[in-house]
Amino acid sequence: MEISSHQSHLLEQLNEQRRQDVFCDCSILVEGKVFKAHRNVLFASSGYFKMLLSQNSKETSQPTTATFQTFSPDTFTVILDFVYSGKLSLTGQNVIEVMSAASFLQMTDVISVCKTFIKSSLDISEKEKDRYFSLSDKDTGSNGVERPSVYSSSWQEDGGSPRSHLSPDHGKPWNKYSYHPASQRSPQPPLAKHEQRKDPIKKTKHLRLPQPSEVVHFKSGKGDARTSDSGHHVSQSEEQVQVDAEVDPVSAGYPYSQGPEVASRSFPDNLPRLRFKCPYCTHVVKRKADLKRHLRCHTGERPYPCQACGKRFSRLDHLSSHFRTIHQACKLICRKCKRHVTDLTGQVVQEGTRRYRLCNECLTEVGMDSLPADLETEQHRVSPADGDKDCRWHLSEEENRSYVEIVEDGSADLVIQQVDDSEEEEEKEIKPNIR
DNA sequence: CTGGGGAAGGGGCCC
DNA sequence: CGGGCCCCTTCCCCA
Repeated sequence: MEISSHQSHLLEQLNEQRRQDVFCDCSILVEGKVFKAHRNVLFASSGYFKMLLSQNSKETSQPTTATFQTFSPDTFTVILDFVYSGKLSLTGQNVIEVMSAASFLQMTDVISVCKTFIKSSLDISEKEKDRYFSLSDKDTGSNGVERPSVYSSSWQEDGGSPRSHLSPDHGKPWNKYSYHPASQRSPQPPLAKHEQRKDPIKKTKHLRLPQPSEVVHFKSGKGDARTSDSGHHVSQSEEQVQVDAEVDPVSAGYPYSQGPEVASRSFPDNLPRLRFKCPYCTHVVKRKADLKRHLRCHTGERPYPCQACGKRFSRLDHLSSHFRTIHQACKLICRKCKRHVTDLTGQVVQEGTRRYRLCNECLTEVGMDSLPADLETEQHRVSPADGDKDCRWHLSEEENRSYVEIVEDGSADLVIQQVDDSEEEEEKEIKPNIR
């Protein structure tokens, strides 16, 4: 006969003991903050602690101290709360770092939940895509506050991986930018670079992580022993195994994968600087911001639209570079003969939304011996530096048209498109560039 | 078919 | 932490 409440009751008791510092025989120091815990609980929950405490098991009479500088105290609080309650409080803000910490601590269940969380977010963004296009700007940005999503998830009986069911607020957009008519979106986060390049707009996916207010509690099933022994899953799906392998510190070449050093009865505190690991690949970066930037290559998020041609970029510096190269003709090189040109020896030519320079000789060859002098001044006036985030620097429709008309008058060989495709694209796609 | 050039895009890192 | 620069690789277009 089995009493179903026993395991949860036991866990609650352990958690209570932890809170009251009763029988705690392990101190974990995370960036100066001390967490008390029980060795046996940590041993059962984390492959990292299991390995560490195994090597340290001979001296059980002394309290163990662990020191971490690879994640924040808040992150470890989430981890530890999960260990003692089975509930994982994930938000869009912390999911990456929690996943990174779980990877470090070799807690595959937490990794799985984080992965599901991210994937669910991706699914939500897919479903919200069409709805988003029907929303007015007033609807999308009126209050800026999104109601929390209600997630509930339970472990699959046969798989051990969490399955989330969500009932998000369908009346709200998941994001205010970067939605594309991407009917070909793939459910798999990592995008092949080749695919992105072929048709960036169509291939782009969007990962929308819930906002901080959307605290999501993933709760493992009561009585599920897998939670406490995450390293022995045998029925994970193929995909799950792959993801776990990717984030497994050992198999993925994680910088801390050399195994914990247990000298002086202490956890390693001389950890390398590389702290943030991509949940989708083996890439590790030093800075959170770099990880955030890197993640865009997986999510396909392109928050920076070129206001001149509508092309979208994942990075502002790429947008700036694109704008300078394509629309500002900043390169002082004649496009035809490749010679260096200056304002005296050449002119800026506009072709559609593109601009480039031609030397005077080449200008004569193509029949453009005179060009409007105000092109240069306009070029300097319209600059990303004027406020690219707000997209104030973009060429307005009137400006574009005037340039086109002027250039058309001066050239017979250069076919200048009267209307560039950015007009349609801007209407359909370009949303306020909110970050 | 192939090689070169241009543009895009990713990573490292400085400010 | 964002912005921006530099360097490098990859991809695409075109001769």
